Amino acid sequence: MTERARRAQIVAAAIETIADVGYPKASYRQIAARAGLSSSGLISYHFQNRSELITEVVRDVLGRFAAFVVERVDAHTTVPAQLRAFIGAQLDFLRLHRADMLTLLGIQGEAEIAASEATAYARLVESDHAALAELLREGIRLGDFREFDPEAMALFVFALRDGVLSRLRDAAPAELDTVREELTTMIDNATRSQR
Amino acid sequence: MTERARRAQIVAAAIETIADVGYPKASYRQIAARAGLSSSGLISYHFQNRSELITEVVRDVLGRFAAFVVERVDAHTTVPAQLRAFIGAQLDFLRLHRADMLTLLGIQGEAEIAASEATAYARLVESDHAALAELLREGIRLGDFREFDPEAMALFVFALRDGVLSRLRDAAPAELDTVREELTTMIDNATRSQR
Amino acid sequence: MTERARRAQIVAAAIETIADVGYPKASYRQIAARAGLSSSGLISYHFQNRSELITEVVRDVLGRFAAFVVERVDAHTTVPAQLRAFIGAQLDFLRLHRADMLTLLGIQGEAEIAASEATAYARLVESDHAALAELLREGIRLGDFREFDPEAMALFVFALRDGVLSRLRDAAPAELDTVREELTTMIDNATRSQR
Amino acid sequence: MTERARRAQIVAAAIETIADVGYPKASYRQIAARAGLSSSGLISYHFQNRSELITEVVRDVLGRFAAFVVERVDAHTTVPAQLRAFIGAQLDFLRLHRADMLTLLGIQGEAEIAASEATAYARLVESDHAALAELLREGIRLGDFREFDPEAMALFVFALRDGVLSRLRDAAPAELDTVREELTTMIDNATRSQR
DNA sequence: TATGAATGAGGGTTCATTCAT
DNA sequence: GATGAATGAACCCTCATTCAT
Repeated sequence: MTERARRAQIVAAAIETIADVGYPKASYRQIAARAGLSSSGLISYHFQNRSELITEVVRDVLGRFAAFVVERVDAHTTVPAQLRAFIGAQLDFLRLHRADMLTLLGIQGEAEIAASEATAYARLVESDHAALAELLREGIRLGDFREFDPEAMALFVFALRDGVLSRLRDAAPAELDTVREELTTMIDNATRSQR
Repeated sequence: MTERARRAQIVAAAIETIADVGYPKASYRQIAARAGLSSSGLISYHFQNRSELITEVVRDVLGRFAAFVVERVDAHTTVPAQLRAFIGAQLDFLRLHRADMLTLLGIQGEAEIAASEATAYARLVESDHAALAELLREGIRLGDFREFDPEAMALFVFALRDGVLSRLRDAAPAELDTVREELTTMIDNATRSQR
Repeated sequence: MTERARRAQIVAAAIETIADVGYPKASYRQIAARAGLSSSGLISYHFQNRSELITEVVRDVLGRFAAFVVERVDAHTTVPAQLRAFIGAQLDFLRLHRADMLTLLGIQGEAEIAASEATAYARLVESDHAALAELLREGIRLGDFREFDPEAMALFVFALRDGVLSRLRDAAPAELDTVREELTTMIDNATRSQR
Repeated sequence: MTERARRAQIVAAAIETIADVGYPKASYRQIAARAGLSSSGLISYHFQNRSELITEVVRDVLGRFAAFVVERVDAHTTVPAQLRAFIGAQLDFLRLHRADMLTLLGIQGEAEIAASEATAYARLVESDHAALAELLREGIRLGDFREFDPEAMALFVFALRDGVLSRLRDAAPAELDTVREELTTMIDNATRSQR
């Protein structure tokens, strides 16, 4: 088995495990069992330490997440529509990739990640943030949005996403639909220019 | 040293520890060291088990938090002003009681806590949510707010709070001020009636 | 409260505790709670260490046990009748003083006791043994019993008692009656002279 | 070192330890030290928990014990001879496998073991009892034994065995021989038909 | 005498990681 | 690359005992 395939297999098993039993209980033993590995030592063989594995997990999940969102956003041309698509995509991702989402929420804010500012997580978060701020700035420039601080608003949008997802962890699809609608309207009101 | 004083001391040390190294790494040993105790066994002597200690920590922090917010909110009479005070108080609390806030964020959503549905934390979160939803409902009735789903909006406000605080964990006071301003405006726009 | 009374109270609580939860789980804390003491430290104050407490427990229980048996035996005059009374008394004691008996069985053979040959337990056991052997020797001399080794037979009688009691720990009164009958006959047969 | 060999080594060390210091004091640390292991964690690595280790210890000892007794009994054809062989085998086993025997006596009746009704120990004790009762019943039917309650007599035989072994824990070989002789005669007298 | 907080050793167990094969 | 036994630190917790009050 190739190194790359093995790593991918372990990362996938780690995601399943964290989603299932939570971050603190996702031990190497559990991950190895779920991956069908003969020994947890194999994980140590392929990853320098736990931190590297978790970083890889985050990179993997965030990659899928970002791709999903970008595809949705790029399907629209006006800035407000793109923002709406951005919001909606977050909630749809939760519905379609629940394990990914639970893993992300489970890891979020854990010391191992937050400690090192240079982690994939921090970098990805920041580039996401920058991209959204840029989009908002564009909307303001075009007169679609009112004059707000794009950095702060980007922060709010992500905060809303995280907070909502965190609280809707176990929500039924129907509830997700209601929230999706209300959230879109809410951000619309918060951002649109006051003619 | 009296039982009550010792418990308070341990709770305080636990808060510092969780704020500093995160919930999963806040072991008895670390807490005992920070409190200057001779042995981690002393913690077990004063608390039946880890769960009781954490519950106490949450009760303590949340008590201060709630008192702080309630005082700010009660200083106003109109609903929109109260909502604005509510939002502002969250960010001010972070500035003034950073360790408390970090501890709350660090514990939030941990399985051990969430498992017990009767924990102080879950109950307070629920009652907070209900109280805010009621406030919003009142604002809608009085015509101060537009017609939105108060449950969903309450969710958004808390989500914003959690998300913003989580991302501003290490923010400088100046940044907090900007965000405070922008956030207030943003929620104003999102809620006010469009006459 | 007088020293003597306090010790007696603690010993009584220890007996109850051991009978209830077993020797290994009978901690000072449990015993103190059952005695209504404010602190387990009080036990340490009145007894030099655990070993002394347990020794006292054994002495106390064995004292009652011996008195009970002696009274029954002394009510008879012929040796075979005395032996029968001796046997019967053991089983009756189990029925009437279950906690005492369970405590004795629970402690029996624990290292703390067996280690020191000079304990009350060992001495009491030995004097009991000597007394029974003497009785048997008398029976042989009088021609009531066949010619057996009185030391060995005394050993068997005690062994039977211990083993039977140990296995009848949870037996119903009815079963105790049957066993009592059979056991008396059995020892009759084993000891009586073959005319 | 292979898993199986390591487990066997640990079981052997546990037997030695229990025989030496008694069941309650036979900690992982002690066992590990006696086995020459680098850490008590290794025991946890090979056994799921203490219960599994003790179960294995009992299975191991009881296996040797049963094999030894059965071989002796099967060498005879008449029922009284088999009964005699059964009794004698117990005492010989003590002489030849002192640690095994002490371990068995030390564990016997411990709550942790008795709690699980499905333990090897409980099952073997039960089946042993049934087997002996059956043998006695056969002896009565053939007229070798007098008319007694076979269940009760089986109880007595086992009680005698346990009690005698318990009291002869530290006996010299010579004493064992005397007791062996006397015990055989005693049970002969207690069981044989009075023609 | 009595209290109850404190001590510190030790309990079984889990863990990420190492390493000989 | 893969295996799986081994390591040793750390986990929470219980215990008998001590000691200032």
